[in-house]
Amino acid sequence: MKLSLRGEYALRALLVLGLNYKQSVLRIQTISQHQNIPKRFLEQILNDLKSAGVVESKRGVAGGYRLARPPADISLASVIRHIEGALAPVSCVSECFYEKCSCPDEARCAIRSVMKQARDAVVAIVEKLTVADLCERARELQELHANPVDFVI
Amino acid sequence: MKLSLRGEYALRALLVLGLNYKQSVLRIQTISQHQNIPKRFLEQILNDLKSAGVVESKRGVAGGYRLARPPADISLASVIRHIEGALAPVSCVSECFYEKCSCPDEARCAIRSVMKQARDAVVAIVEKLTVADLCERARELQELHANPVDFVI
DNA sequence: TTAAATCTACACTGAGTCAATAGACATTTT
DNA sequence: AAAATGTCTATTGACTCAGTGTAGATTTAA
Repeated sequence: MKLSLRGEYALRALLVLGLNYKQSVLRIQTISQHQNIPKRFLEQILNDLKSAGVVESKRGVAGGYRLARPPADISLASVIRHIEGALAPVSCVSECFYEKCSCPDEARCAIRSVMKQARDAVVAIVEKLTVADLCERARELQELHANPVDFVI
Repeated sequence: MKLSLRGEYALRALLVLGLNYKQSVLRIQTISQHQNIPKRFLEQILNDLKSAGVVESKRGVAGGYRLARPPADISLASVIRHIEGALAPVSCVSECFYEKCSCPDEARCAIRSVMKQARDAVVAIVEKLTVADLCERARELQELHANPVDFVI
């Protein structure tokens, strides 16, 4: 898995929307400023996430975006797959985006077997984590920084 | 981590060279035919691996390539890093190719923390595995296919 | 010493992707 | 009606990828 800026921005935007869940919509500009993302680019990305059913929008003067589903129902894997495509390092080990590769015998390919291992490790992580986990982790990191515990005796 | 064709070809070539270790050099064409890799492209890749000290070459009519070091001393991580660059999904969690990202606070970035987890998982796999392991695995897969065990009673 | 087979080096290209940017338009509230 | 927002489509410039082209350099064998 390799994240492009597009994918990174998508996750950052979802994190902000997750922290704002159950409240009113957030304007693109607000997210853009808060997360340091080019506004017009973020427009495209949020639109894309809308077509995936991850977020929903309200138009007009008091418009903006909010999550379309509870944060705990949005897995990072589903988001990344929608924005970036395959999670696997090579497409011949991808479950959702499989493509045949040019090696002489896929079934006996040692490299494929290694790559499958790598894929499974990554998928295990991002399939389990949701936007809710992301929010929780963000709050923890915030706490940690606000009240830094001194471990030196 | 995402492998381009270049990286995949490099690993496939190293596997063949590993299986041929301690014997004479292998011609590009031999590897190219065996692994179904465009010959001219493979030339570039092997040259690149030579500059990394992974393989060495012999010129002239009976020339070709062989591994420059024992297969067990060549980790997949080092090869992939040389051909592809960072193993991490985003460069702000890369150890060898770190780059600052645009997020407001890297130390408190929840996404970064997730990405670091994914990076560590992948690195643990490819850092441990070597070309020797790849060869062993290839031989196992060969055996398995030659004498398929029937588990149905 | 010549010919053939190989590696070496560098440049080039066509297709595609990435990260935006542009501009026109639709919708909603005040 | 005006202003603030989201929607949609197209375009751009830089870059990467995967491969080709061409011209050599080196070595061995005849």
